[in-house]
Amino acid sequence: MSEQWGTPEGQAMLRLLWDPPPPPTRGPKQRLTLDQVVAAAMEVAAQQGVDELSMRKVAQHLGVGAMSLYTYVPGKDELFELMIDAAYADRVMPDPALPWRAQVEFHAHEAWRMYQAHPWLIRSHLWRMPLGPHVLDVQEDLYRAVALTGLPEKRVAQIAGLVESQVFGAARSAVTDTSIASKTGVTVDDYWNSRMGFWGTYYSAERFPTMTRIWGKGGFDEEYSDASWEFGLALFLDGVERLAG
Amino acid sequence: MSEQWGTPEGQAMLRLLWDPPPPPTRGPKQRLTLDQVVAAAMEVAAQQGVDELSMRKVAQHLGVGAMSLYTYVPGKDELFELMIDAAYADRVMPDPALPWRAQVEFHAHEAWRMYQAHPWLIRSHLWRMPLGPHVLDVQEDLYRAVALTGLPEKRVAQIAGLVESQVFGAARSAVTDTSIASKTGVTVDDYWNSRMGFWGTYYSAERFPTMTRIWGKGGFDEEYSDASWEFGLALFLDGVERLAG
DNA sequence: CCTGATTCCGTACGGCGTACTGCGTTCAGG
DNA sequence: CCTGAACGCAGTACGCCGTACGGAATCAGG
Repeated sequence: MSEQWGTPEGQAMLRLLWDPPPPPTRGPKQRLTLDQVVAAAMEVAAQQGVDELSMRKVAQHLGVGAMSLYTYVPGKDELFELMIDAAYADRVMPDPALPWRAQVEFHAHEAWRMYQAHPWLIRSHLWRMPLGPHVLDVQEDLYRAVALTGLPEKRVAQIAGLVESQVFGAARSAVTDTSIASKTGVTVDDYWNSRMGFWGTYYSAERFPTMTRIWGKGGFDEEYSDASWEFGLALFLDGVERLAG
Repeated sequence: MSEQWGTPEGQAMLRLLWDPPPPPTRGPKQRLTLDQVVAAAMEVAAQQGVDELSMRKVAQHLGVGAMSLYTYVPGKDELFELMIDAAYADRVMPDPALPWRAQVEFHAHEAWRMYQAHPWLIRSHLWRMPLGPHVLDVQEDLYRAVALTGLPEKRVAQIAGLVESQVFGAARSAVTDTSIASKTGVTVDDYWNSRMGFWGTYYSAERFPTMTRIWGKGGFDEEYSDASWEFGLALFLDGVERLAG
């Protein structure tokens, strides 16, 4: 039975994600709710950066002792999974009457928006994705949109994964800089300034001719703006369109 | 002068990357070299995972006190930057006589290989890229290859960035699972088994019809194998080819 | 040989996640 | 209503982490 139902910890996590248990009747009333704990964690992550997220700080934010959080959540990893699913809850789904390409692009934009709103999600993708209801709803809808191409199932799964990958990759670049800046107080300009000696001392136009030329033409000015990943996605979807015929 | 030469810390980091200082004449001989320290850190990261990488463990690996490392390296972040540049040192460059597309694909495969060999590099992309010689040599060569298309400089920078993004995105998915497995001892199968209760309890084919269909056809069996990202890159490069005319 | 520079490293501080424990509250069963 | 079980809460503590500091050992130049 344990074999078909999974481990107790896995069970507990799924319950938390799908079916948060009502407060038990016995004992003192809970001062908080699970949602409050998750919301507080998201606030701390938003204000101080994911590296500064700690159980103690979340507890302090709630005016509660650190260990009290453990009555709501088994541990920090589990809390983080709940944060991820909560972030996906805000995702808006595309109008299913639109052509498939418009729907896929809509999903991509929503994902981009989500990463901007919750930069710590970038880190989350180095975890296994939680099997949360909101995460799965979004996945399902993206698969549905891609499946409208009529391509075989394996291709659909591949394409959906690649769309996610591309937005993630672009978001990573864009978000990393700003989140490092807000966290450490060192902006991109500060960083380059701090390493200014590089250009005079070690950089040579002979060793890096192409970069020098691109730099001269301003090619590095806005490498990872919206325009960039939209351009990449467009080329990719052109290819998909041709495949779908 | 400080303005045009950057901060002292930035200076020190650049020196370490480009021009490791010879051991000073005064004082006791150094027991280690900078390269040994970096190599030891890479070994620890390879064996125990990047989350388990700590100064104390690196020092222990070298049979040395923890604080001794700080005579070679200003801190952990700087050591990590050196690890990144060292990983890029292994990158092989494509034959510049090949057509541009073959060269770009070669770079993509090399990047993929590098991520497999050094999974902790995935984490590194949440830093700012270090201005190391090997990192820059690889970047330059990729830009050079893309520039062979004859496209305008801005496009070249965009395309090179997108190629990197795509390989990174694919590698992230592939590497995350295996590195989590080796680190925690929980394989992907274990993970799914631990959450097995999900399928009977919360999953419903009505709520997730597309995923159910794809699953039934085996569409999730090898979502992120080499074949998948090569397929995505191919579609993207088809588009670039058409642009380049 | 002496001196000053430099390496090495023990100790310590403040942070982390969380196991354990004891206390006080609350409600169900009598 | 009374009481004991169940439970929320939080203080303390343990073993990690990065690293600041200072003392001891070691060496080259004078």
